[in-house]
Amino acid sequence: MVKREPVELKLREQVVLKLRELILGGELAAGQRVAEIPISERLGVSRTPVRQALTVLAQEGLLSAAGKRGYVVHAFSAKDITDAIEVRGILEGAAARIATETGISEELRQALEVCIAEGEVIAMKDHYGMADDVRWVEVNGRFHKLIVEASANIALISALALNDKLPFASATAVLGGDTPSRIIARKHHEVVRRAHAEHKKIVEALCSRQGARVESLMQEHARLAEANVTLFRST
Amino acid sequence: MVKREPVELKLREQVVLKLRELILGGELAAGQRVAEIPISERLGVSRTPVRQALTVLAQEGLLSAAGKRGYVVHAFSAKDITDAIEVRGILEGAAARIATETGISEELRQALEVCIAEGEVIAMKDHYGMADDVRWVEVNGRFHKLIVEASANIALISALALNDKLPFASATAVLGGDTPSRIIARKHHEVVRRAHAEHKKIVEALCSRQGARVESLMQEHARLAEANVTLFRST
DNA sequence: CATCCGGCAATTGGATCCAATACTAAAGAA
DNA sequence: TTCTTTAGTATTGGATCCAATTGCCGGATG
Repeated sequence: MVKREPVELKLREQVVLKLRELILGGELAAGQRVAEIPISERLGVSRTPVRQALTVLAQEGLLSAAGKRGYVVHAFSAKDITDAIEVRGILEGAAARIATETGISEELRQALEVCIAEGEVIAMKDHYGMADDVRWVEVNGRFHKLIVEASANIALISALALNDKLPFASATAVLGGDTPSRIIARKHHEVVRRAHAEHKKIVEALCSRQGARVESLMQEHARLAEANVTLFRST
Repeated sequence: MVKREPVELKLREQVVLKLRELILGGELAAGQRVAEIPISERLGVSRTPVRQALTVLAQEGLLSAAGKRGYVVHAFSAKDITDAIEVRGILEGAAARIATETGISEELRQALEVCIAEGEVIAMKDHYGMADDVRWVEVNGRFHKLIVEASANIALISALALNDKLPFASATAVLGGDTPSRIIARKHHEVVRRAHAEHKKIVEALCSRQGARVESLMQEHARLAEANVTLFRST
């Protein structure tokens, strides 16, 4: 083990992060047994932080208890994924509605406009590449985060945080960006354009205090993630 | 430490349960520092399961990180509580709507009718006592659980499970039942009667596949919990 | 040949140990 | 008197250790 210089993150949190990565990246396949010792050896830490990480991931639902002994990587069905997406729509829709009801601050409005402007640039590109993809994920994530936090409802925010830990349900869920062929990129750009168009409508509804409208727009917007999933699955 | 005979629950889970009890029961006051050693001594276990329990409770939101060092009992504001109740309404409303859309099975309908019948008995009592309270809490919990699980949406179910860990947000949240004076009991009976009346409408809407109606009924129904909270607070 | 029993190995869970870090309090200087 | 520095202490977090349970494999027996 390396000498411990002032570490920012607790070791167990690093392990949680790393394991999430491994699971979502498919390196730990669904259904596969997850034992403490192999993981601890693989990551070069002792079993203690691994054990703690496993309980955290189990709470998040990424792992499930395998009988009395240890965990397995949770196998998510297609229904699980669409369910999670639906829930995200419900929660983000509610967040947007609540935000309109309490009122949109001027700072928030401006921050949203910035997202729109930056999204516009990406959406209108002639050539859509990797870098644009990364940029879009960032802008999109910021946009959603702004709205969710504008609800100022902690229970809502944490419910969404939990939901986002499930695979593919997150607004920022990326396609496995390993080998994005030209065709995939084009399709993806198309999804981005649609998402951006919806973002514009959402901001418009938000700022004109159309609570019911923004709620249903947001719910519908979540369903775009399903397009992402099928796009990914079909490769 | 007691000799370990075949224990059902892992020690860390027992600690989680016990700590939740202590926190919700107010024995660990909001804002109070929670250190590992005092807890482990109090419960007669080593620090290891306590540490794990603390991370679990922190994830649930009952504890919050105190700077770099340890945790404190999270202080919930009145707004936090109404927020959590609102979120519960949103989620349970969605669950009920989804359940109507997918269709109510005959078994489910019957199980709901049983809840209604048992609730009717309690609601119509001339004299409402402790035992009725306990009974109502059980019936009410069963009713809500049936509906939520009828949605068959895991993401929704787990979002609600998280929400229910927050104080007072749960459908089964009881008033601190220590010394329920006669007046409190009467007021409480009134709340129960209203809740029961709403249950009946909810079942009616569910069974006649009125999705939108059942959703808004359920949302409104959640707000009854606020009455409970104010009732409790005013004592 | 199938089944049941016993022992062995793998693995988990808790306790203890140790190092490192953050808080505290006391003492000294401005 | 107050601010700063420093030494001591409390407490956390990770590693290691140990006990106990489980699952498995092989052999014995009906």
